[in-house]
Amino acid sequence: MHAQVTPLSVPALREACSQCNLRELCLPVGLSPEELGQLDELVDTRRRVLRGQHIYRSGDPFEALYAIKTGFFKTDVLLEDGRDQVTGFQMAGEILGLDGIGTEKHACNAIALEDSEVCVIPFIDLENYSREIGALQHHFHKVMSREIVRDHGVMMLLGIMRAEERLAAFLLNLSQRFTARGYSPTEFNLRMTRNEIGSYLGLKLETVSRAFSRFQDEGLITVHQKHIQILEVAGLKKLLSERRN
Amino acid sequence: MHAQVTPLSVPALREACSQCNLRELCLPVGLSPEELGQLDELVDTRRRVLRGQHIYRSGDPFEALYAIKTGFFKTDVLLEDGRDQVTGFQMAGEILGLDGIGTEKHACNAIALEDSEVCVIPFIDLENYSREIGALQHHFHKVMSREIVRDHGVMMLLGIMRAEERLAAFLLNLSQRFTARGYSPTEFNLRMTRNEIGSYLGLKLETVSRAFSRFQDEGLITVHQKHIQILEVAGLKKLLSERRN
DNA sequence: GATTCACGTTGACGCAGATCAAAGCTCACG
DNA sequence: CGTGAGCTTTGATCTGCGTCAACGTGAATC
Repeated sequence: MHAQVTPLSVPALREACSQCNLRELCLPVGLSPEELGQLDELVDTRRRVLRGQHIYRSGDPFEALYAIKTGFFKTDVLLEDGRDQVTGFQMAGEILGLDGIGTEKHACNAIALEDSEVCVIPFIDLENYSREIGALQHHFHKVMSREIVRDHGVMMLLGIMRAEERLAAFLLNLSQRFTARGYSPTEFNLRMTRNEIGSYLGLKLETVSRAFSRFQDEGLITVHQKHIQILEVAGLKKLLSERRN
Repeated sequence: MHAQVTPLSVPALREACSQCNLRELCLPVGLSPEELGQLDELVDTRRRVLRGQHIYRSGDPFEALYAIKTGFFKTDVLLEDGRDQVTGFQMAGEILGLDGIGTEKHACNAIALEDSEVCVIPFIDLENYSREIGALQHHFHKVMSREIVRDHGVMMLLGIMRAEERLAAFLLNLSQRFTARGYSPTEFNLRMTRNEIGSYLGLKLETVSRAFSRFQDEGLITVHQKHIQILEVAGLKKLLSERRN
């Protein structure tokens, strides 16, 4: 079904989680060393996904979750009439595929925005292991819960914030996630287009572009194409809290 | 902390789930009769919640999930600046509190829109039981996953639909959920105000009111205050699919 | 049955962001 | 190194919904 996706050779996979430098961010959080060893068997393959390729598509049968080892993804949903919306951007250590559990079919498309690598976690195995390893079970529940809370945050974005607030919140969120991964909080490259940002934020690409320009004029950030430098974190945060009404 | 909430006497609780007529909608879905019997111990109390009362508030420590036995709720989130947004409306058989698992604190407020009754499910017990009962574990995962998918649907609403589409989608969603509970698909009373509908849909109450009036003028529905009758389901559905572009 | 209060409806007007249009920038490819 | 394609920026104009304001309505209370 996904012929374009290349599985890695099995030998490379032993000690998948226990040696992974993302284990403090990803599913293994909170496990003891022995439990971590058990988890190595949970990840049965890794897959390389080239930029533009799907890991799964809306409607595909759900079988596994995907932990992002390296790279950057977006998820989106298509309406019958052709309109679509980006529902999230995911980076290393985050889990893709949670949308498929409920109906046994994926409810969105997951697309690599750069060449990436994911760990395939067959869901049935995850459920089995989490019956044995309480810490895994609990952490998995936390991951799902946080996804729900994150979505509520996006609903707030879309429901009550104005364009510039949305973009400021978006940049601050990216900054924080890059920080957690050891990258610069203030300087990074966007992996997505203005159109994709707009789709995520419920705005048109022109509006996103104008907001970037406005932030730059005000000295809050510098923008060179996809390269963003945040000059005044506080200024962006102020945009979110200070509200005329 | 919630002094206003009245726990029911314990004797009333034995056989909580196994006798509940919501067991086909709620957490016990897919359990065998014996497993169902085990579940009866999971629900340790029920609570009456009067209209306007909270089951929990944002920031409260997370300890339990709440299965709605009767009644109707909303969840909302407040921003520091006073703006707030309704993140969902919940009815019998649905689970409240999933937002608290990730951080051990509730991330929103849950408020009864009519006098209601909820089953209290201590989360630690749920995790314990679901380690023993695979079907419970799996169904709980489905419940969480569906919540994520539902939220994505709301994101689509807020991100790309126009006012009348949002309201049509809202009415159709209510209709479908009432149907699943054995009520009329075409005639029901709204438990929430125009303001609350607007907050959920990212619209102002005036816009909601105008859209209701417009639907009525077009013969799609009749509106008498909170009483709604859907005259043309197909007409509402058409609003969603037919899109000028 | 008069009073009140929360909620809802309707109209007039304004504005944030959409839409339409044109031009610039960057990079891949022959 | 010239060409083209995709992405981005910027300007001009339009419009759906927000805002403000006034009035209507039904249910509760006395």
